Amino acid sequence: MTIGRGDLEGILGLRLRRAHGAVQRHFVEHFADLGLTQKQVSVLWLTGDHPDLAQTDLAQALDMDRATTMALVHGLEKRGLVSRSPSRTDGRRIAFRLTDAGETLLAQAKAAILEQEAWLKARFSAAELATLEEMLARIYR
Amino acid sequence: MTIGRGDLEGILGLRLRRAHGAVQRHFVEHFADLGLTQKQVSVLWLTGDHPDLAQTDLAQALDMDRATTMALVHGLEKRGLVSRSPSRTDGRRIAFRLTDAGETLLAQAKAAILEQEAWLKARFSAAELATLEEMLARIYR
DNA sequence: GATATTTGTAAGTGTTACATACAAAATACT
DNA sequence: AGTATTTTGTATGTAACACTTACAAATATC
Repeated sequence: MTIGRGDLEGILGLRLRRAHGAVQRHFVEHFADLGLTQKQVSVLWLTGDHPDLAQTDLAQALDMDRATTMALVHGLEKRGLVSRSPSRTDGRRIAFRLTDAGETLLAQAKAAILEQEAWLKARFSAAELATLEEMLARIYR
Repeated sequence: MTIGRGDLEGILGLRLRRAHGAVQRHFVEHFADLGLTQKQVSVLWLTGDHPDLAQTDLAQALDMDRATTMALVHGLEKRGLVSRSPSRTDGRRIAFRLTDAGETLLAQAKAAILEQEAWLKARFSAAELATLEEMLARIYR
């Protein structure tokens, strides 16, 4: 039995969720051997670009809760990809840095992300892509 | 410390995830009293539109796993929103229907969804909306 | 009638996400 | 200087969602 989706077709939120799900699924299927999720890659990526980042910075940059952020970072630390050391200027902060292993894995992860981006963006012309990106930003900004 | 997102800005997958997250958050914040998630509403909606739907149909229509689907349906059944009864023509299938309570709640849920859609779509002109919807469909279809 | 497929069930795992409460450090204020 | 507030990190608990795997029952296929 094949069913249509009726009014549900017009629900933009659902389309967004399905598109997001499709991308998520593609990543899991194709890059499982990395042992990283998209979120984890984002954290590594930002940490690599901005050494001495702390909890709150990451949370803000990725639109996440502080608690959620820590769960991610702890996982990465436990795997030896990220190291943490207290800031000298602010005793409350604990700055994150990539370990050598983290750097190495990040390089692979970036390659994986770029591959996925190629897969994803192949559907669109350059002009369409610019439009889409701008429209998506309107939603979360 | 405010940080930029560097190369991460160009990652379409991330934009998609953040847009999805923003919509998700808005729903949770504004319609918590409903006691339903967006996914649950989707299930109710489809069940209302297509009585005698079964597990596999739902899973396919919403791009979900069979197991995931059942977790959702079981939750709704436990709350008395959905009833299930074995199909007469195929002893394996168990068809879903909305209960009266389910119908009532679905009506409210639809209203909530439409409110959210208005909030979401206010960012776009009609032409932009059509473009965006079509582009999103390209991703998951 | 034997075999394969479809459907539903059950149990377990993992990721993401949030709320909440607490302690320590820094900052603001008086 | 001393108190109050804010910021930061930590710990715990809850929840939604998604997947895997294994199993049983009904149906379909040969």
